[in-house]
Amino acid sequence: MSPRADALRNRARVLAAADEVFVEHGSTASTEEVARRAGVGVGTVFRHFPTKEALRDAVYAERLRRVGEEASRLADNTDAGAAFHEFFELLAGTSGPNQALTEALAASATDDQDVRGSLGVLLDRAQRAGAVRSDVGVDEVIALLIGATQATTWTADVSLRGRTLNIILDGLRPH
Amino acid sequence: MSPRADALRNRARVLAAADEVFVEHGSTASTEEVARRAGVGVGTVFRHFPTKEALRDAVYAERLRRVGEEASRLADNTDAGAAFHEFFELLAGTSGPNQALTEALAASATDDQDVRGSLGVLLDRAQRAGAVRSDVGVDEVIALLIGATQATTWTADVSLRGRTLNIILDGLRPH
Amino acid sequence: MSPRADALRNRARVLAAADEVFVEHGSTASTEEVARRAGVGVGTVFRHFPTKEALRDAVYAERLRRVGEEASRLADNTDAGAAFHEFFELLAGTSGPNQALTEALAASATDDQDVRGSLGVLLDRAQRAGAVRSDVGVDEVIALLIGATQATTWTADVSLRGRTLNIILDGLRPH
Amino acid sequence: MSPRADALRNRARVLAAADEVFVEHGSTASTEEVARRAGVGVGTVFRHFPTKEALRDAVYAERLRRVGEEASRLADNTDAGAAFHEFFELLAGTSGPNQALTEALAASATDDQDVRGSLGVLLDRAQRAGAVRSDVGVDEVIALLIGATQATTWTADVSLRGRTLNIILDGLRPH
DNA sequence: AATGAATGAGCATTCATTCAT
DNA sequence: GATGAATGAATGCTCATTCAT
Repeated sequence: MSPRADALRNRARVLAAADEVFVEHGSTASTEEVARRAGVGVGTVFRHFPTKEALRDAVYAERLRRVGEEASRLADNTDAGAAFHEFFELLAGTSGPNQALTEALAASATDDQDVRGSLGVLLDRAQRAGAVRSDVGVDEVIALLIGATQATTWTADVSLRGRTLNIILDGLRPH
Repeated sequence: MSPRADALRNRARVLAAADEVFVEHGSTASTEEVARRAGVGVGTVFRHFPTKEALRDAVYAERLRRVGEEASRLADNTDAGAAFHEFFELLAGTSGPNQALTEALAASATDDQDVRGSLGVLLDRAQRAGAVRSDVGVDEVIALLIGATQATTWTADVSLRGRTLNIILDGLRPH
Repeated sequence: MSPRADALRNRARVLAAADEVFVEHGSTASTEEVARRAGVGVGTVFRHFPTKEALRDAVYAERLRRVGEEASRLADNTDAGAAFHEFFELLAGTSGPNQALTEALAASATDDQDVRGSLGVLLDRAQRAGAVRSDVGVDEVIALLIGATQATTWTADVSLRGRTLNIILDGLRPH
Repeated sequence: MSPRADALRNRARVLAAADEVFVEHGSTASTEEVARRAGVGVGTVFRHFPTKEALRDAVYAERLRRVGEEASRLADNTDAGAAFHEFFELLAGTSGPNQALTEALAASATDDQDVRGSLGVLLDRAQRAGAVRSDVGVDEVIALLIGATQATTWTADVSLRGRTLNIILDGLRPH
């Protein structure tokens, strides 16, 4: 394995560790903690991400990549409406790690054309299938994903989370 | 002016300054900054609020009080549906300071019976007037207010904010 | 009661409170705490004792006065040797409040002629009675009182305290 | 020099600086002051000793180590009685730095088996040689060392210190 | 490239002291 | 005189960032 490969592997380990740590303690967690989790020294973290902000951005970018991946994966589903709903539930649903994906949307989605593209396809197909009202665009969907995530994060009551999410999904249905 | 009055005035100034500073920099803003904004020494801030957490709680409690006030004020409106919608727009709407009110809901609404009461009245009247579906309770409304606030905070585009909010309100209408 | 009398009463209350608080928490205890215990405002404490140091000094002076009082009281005892030993046990013995008296000796005894006088009488009589070696003076006794107090403060084991004290008293006996 | 060696050297410098500063200003001296004296940043002090208490403990432990060292060194002396007396004079004697050793005894001697061991040997040999009465144990000796140190610390008069110390040593002699 | 020790600005909090009432 | 609110310097501790090895 070339040294370059080692460095890449380290970068990935740091990124993964940061993602975990940020999910658990928020992005105010110390860089030391991230380094410890990654099994590297702080210096290594800073070599790959020269700033705490750069690390945070990279984590968000990676999460965004996964959001796009999920969207693409679901786009193959035959039932376009179900795919759209599943996507919503996946991101805004009950489990912490997935909710973290939405944080990435809030932080930088507007600029990321890949994600906008994947989401656009999912939305477009759902609209053509008559499962989603036709007067909404990708931006509204992103805003609602963010909102739904926060709304469901607020409470520990899982059934309340489900009911809240359904209200938002109802709002997205054609009248 | 008795010392008591002076002290109360100072307490209020600190609280107001903290509210402002927290809106601008989040509640991690330094106590020094709050003191500076209030035009007092740090010691004074700590005399009135012995802990950073106590200050944060007090700011939220005050915001919550204002939320309750708004709800009560709107409860007098003859058009119960309009009152409910106006409340939603007020808290989740476009202006920063009002959005801060929702933060208070997210932080502590569950425990505050006054706010739950005022909100309950507003919701109940809107439901009786047929403006809001009958299968939602105060908790769903709070969750949605939080969600709507975050959804609209995300973007600077005011018209997008309006459209997003309307989708949520549509979800709350009787089918 | 004249205002002067009120002020004197307050001074005494503050002094008593400071003594108690210093015994319990050491003289690093806050002035606020002393004021609270005395049932007065901080301002009153500072009016009577313009400095923390002044308060500490006053507490020590008062303790010294009590040391002198004890010495005088014991000087009446017919058995001069017993009186001397009792004095030693009183100051260096097991109970906290009495040990605090010795702190005052450590802080300022050299200068206080009253205490030196009372102690001198006690010592002199014990020496004449053949209970204490004749080659020691007041200074040695003070130094040993301080030492004995610290030696016995160190341990919680009461019987050990007693044995340690006896060794010192043995050292003071004529050979 | 490996980083490890540098770090160790720094740890030692901090420890030495803390010892000095604590001798001069007591262990309430600020960590800043210790850092300044050591010629390092505060962060470095806290890296090596994560808490003020940890630093104090480390200083005491180091002093205790030196106490044990002295005891061991003196144990080789042929005249066991002289060795014991020399030890007493060393710890409770006239020079400040040595008196600081006793502070360590007061703070933690009970738990440190090494020191108790070395002291025990010294004491035992002195007792077998008939220089120290047989009814005292290590605890009494420690208590008396503490007492003697305080007794001699109290005064600046060196000859008085010597006389006071001798009285205590007389008390330790077989009757 | 990786390491982790060093740095020092920054933060929450305490407390002696002052002063308006 | 008495009160206690206000002040701000000082303290212990954290953490992003740098750099010698």
